Amino acid sequence: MHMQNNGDGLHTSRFLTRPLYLQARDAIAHRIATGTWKPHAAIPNESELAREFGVSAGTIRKALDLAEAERLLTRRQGRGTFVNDQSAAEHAARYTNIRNREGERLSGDVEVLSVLETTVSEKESRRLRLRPHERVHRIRRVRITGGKPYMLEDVAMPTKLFPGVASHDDASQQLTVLAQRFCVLLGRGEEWLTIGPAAPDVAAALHVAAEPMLLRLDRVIYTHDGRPAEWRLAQCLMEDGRYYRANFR
Amino acid sequence: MHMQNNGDGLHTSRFLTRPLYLQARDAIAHRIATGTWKPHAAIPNESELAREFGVSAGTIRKALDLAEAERLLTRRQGRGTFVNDQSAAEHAARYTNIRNREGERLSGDVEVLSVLETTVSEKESRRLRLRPHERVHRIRRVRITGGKPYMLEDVAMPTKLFPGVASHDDASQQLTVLAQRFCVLLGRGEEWLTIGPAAPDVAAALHVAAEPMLLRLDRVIYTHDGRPAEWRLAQCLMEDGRYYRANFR
DNA sequence: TAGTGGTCTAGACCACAGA
DNA sequence: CTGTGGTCTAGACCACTAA
Repeated sequence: MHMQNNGDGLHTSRFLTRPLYLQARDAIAHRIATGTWKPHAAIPNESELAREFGVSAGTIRKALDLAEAERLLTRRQGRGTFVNDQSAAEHAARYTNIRNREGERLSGDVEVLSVLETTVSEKESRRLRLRPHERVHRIRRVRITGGKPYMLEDVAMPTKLFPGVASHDDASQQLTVLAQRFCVLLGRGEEWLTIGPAAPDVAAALHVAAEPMLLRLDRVIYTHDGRPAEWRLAQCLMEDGRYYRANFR
Repeated sequence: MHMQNNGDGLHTSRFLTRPLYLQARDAIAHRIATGTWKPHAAIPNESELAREFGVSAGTIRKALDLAEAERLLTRRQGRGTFVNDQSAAEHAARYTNIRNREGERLSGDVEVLSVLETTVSEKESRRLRLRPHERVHRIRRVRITGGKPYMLEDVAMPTKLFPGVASHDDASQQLTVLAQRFCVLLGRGEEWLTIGPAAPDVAAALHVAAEPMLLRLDRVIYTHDGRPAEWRLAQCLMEDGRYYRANFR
């Protein structure tokens, strides 16, 4: 069985192949991203997938375990394997680290101040690894809790990945929601935190008279396959027992 | 082959057992913690371990992969499996998230201001899940970089886990170094960040005249098996392009 | 060339969920 | 009861490392 390429694109040969379980994981990710398998749906069981992909059940299992670790799937013994809904609260909140004293994420509204589709700034091109002529959606919005603004967000997303985030309604959405709509699977993120005084326009947007110290959050979220999907510079009032919570292992 | 208990403590039976690969991982972790297998040493190969534990090579592989993910081991194809040295820079720095503009961790010295072995305060007992009468080592120290203090740390560690962290020399050590010495394997950590003004004694310890805004880092590190091992309240000057870096997936 | 971990297979039985 | 994922086995061959 040297060199064959079955109907599902898994490349089997003795030499120079990416491991089959990685190829299977990629195929699974592709079906989820493109909506072949929809959120909440049960996917075929292990032996069916093994037969379809022409590999053993053990190999499919390794691919499924990996996909579960990457938050694409949820497996439940005795029930089946299900596609995660990235717009569901538990997954949508995965990049949100501001919490109250009790450890709960803040609930509230979003007010969109401006939406723009334009060529990248110098900083956007560095953070999003884009060429100078490439384009982004640039959004400014305020997050509000308990009737009071607490965080100003300046967001940039490559137009290439999200063609047509035109409306204010889109601009207020969580990234995970847009990503699911535009067939983008999200992966890891990275955030740089520091503190600094609010610039006058920031203080105004947050409805505070003085120019208080803010927590500044500079964050990039990457796609499942490692391309930058969003850069966000957030400036956050930290009064009222608010915390940024980080976990590590 | 119902109910047997081989010489290495792995409990094999048809009913009610923890999975063998978890039992094997625990046995491996125990040997590393207690120094049966020393840092940098190569451990026996898969088939030897499989024979010794009386399980298949696949089961041992799963245990080893898990232990590697938990940073206990490093596996290298063609060479072998090696015990991680938790006092080596790469592992010792894993809980250190303050960086400079270039993303490098800050290098510098530590000055120990006080060391005390005493009964827990109310806050210590909450964070470290200790009873009111239990005891801790309480350390205050300052971190210095480029000749200037930048972070004040108030550390508490259960005496139970670290019996005899007496000297100032011990008190200046990284937690990972002490943990290795006291046969404690470390696991996940959790940190709560906020901002606040420096109290007078804090400003004094950091050698600043005014009372600047600081980043406050409230961190608990747990052992590999989930017991709190250290509570640290740090207060950090964030000037000179310093950042707290968080990663998430 | 010998020995290691990495991938893959084909099969068994178990634990769990739901009809 | 049936079907699912979870665990475990015994074996094969591959890729890499070092002597």
